[in-house]
Amino acid sequence: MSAVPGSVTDEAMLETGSTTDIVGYRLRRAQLSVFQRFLAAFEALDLRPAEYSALALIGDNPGRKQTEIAEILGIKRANFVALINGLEGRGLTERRAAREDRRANALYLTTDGARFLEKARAVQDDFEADCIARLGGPKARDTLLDLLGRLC
Amino acid sequence: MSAVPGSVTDEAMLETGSTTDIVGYRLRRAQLSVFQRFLAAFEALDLRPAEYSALALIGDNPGRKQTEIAEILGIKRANFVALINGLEGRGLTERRAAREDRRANALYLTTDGARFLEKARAVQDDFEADCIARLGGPKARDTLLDLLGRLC
DNA sequence: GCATAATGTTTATATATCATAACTAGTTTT
DNA sequence: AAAACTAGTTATGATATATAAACATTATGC
Repeated sequence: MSAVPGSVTDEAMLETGSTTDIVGYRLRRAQLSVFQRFLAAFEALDLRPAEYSALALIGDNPGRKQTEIAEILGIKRANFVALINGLEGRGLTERRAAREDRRANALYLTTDGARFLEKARAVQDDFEADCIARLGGPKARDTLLDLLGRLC
Repeated sequence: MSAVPGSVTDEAMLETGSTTDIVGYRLRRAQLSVFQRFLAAFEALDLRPAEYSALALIGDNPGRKQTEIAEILGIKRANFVALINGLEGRGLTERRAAREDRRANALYLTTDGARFLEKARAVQDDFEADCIARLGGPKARDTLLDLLGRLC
């Protein structure tokens, strides 16, 4: 496993184990790698990860307040404004005044937004299938989700 | 598992599964959570994750070129300059002209840097132990590292 | 040997992400 | 009704990441 001192290939290999075999480092590298592939997969739809998750969450929970959606996604409500402005500007979501609280915006998908989300979900399903294949099967994926959940 | 339609608690719970039970999302949340705890653990040492990994890698591989260290860490050379400037400014690392290539900077820890790295490694060991405890044991940690490695 | 290409480092710049504070408007508490 | 609180917004700063161009040095093709 370890490099033989003075071996011919010494020059080429670095001792990386103690630096890279730790949870934080590997988590960061894996997340960057997966997000990069996500971006590529969603390039045609021009959708970022956070935008996809916002759309999907609104689709499953129409009429929820901005702050509720933002909080679930771990996005500060201040930063969520620009995200929703973007989706609304593309005609995918709309803000309606909440009946019970005139300060609040209830979020809904537009008809276009619902259609768009269907396409996005199809892309995401393909993407997830690719992740599962890399991991070695659906069971490995479940294990990963479980372990990741414990870290939060 | 699923919310009972019309149940009294409906108002409080959102349908999140299809959005959050996917690899990319959980990976992002876990990474943010772990990095936040890392930052807290290293606050006393005033060290960021990327700085720690750079220090540790230089410690294990003294004399390597900037570009080599940066590439292993997945940091663009251009962005690595400021990081090393910071460490050098604190007297932890130094650039020496590489013998075989006068363009290159060979990176070394200073005496202070080596001492500092020892302290940082101790903090990191504690931090990793905390991660392992959250995950449920060393075996779970190994599984996680393996699965994360497959995603890159 | 010399022109050209490639490499190592640096600077400058643009964009995305994330956090905080302060403001407006509406709601709740007392 | 005054005070405290909440939902959304705006503004702003810090950090991260990517790219392009500049400069010095080294390697390569002829």
